[in-house]
Amino acid sequence: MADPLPPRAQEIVEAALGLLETEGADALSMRRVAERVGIRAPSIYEHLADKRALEAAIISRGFELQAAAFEHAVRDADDPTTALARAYRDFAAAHPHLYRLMTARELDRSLLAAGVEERAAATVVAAAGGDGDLARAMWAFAHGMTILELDRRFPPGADLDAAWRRGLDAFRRR
Amino acid sequence: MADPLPPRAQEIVEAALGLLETEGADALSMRRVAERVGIRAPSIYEHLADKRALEAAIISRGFELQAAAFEHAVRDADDPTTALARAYRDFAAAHPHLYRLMTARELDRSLLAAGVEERAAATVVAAAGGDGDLARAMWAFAHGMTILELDRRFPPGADLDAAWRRGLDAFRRR
DNA sequence: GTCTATATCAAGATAGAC
DNA sequence: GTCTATCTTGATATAGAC
Repeated sequence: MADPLPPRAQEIVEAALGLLETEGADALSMRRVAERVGIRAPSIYEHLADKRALEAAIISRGFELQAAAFEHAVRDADDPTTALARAYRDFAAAHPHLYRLMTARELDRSLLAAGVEERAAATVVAAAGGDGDLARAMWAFAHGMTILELDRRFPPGADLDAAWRRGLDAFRRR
Repeated sequence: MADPLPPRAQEIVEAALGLLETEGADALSMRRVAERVGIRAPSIYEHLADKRALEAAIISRGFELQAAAFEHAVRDADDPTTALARAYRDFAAAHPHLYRLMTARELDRSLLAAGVEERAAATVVAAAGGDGDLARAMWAFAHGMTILELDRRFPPGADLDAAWRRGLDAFRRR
């Protein structure tokens, strides 16, 4: 796991996250990130090893944001599964480019900040009653719905609220 | 929808598919494809408009292969849902790079060969008893399990057979 | 900590000859 | 139908000065 970042590196990561969220992953070049910070691209390498380290830092920040959203959603919820599914969908809708960066590729966990992925996953496992197999099945359903919607893979007229309900009903009724 | 391709264009697409399957999407450059065909990169443009057209032709071919696998799987199956899930998983395991190219990005359907996507989808809808909402929920689950496994996003020790069973049980028991 | 200058590389695509 | 030659672009990353 990567160590916590010094303040200046954090500033760069925040700028990169802002750029990602507004313009998408294609815009996430070292030049564009530097431009946002107000420095030149080579200066970034004084604070972060390379682009993979920068991306990993953004992803780590994403897991923190996601974990906070999940934890807030299940707090005082009558039905944790429904609340969590709503929070999952809302997070992806609010941060589509970040969600894609976090999930739609292989992940080198050794570059992530310690514990961030586990913290986000813990809420899902808890909602599944501690059953890891069920938690992974539910995650797969939620991720599938989410990423297929983001990529506009469903037919134009499809009722995605209905599809979400169908899936959640199925998982609840076991 | 794109028209059917002339024979020479088909040869190029086959070569590109072979390259994709053996070396992955990063290797899929116009130069490398041309090398496989035994020509130079600029000559490809005599047969295919640009790289997007080439990729769309590969994806169209992928849908044909997938549809054939799905149709074969449900033929004479006692339980179409289980048979289809098995075929879905097997197709992705046998063609991981192709599966990723087909599913893990936005898709410009106007570049696809006519009807190929619909044909692959039809088997899934049939297995869901004609219920489109249910079919999309099941597809999302299957895609989520598949792409998360391909991207090695599940924890190392996770029992993915068990997770698949959990999800399929949930969808059957409605 | 930041700069300029540059190395290195590889990609998609076009012009024009044969 | 294919070729050579080239354009254009943009990326990550390093060297060395200030």
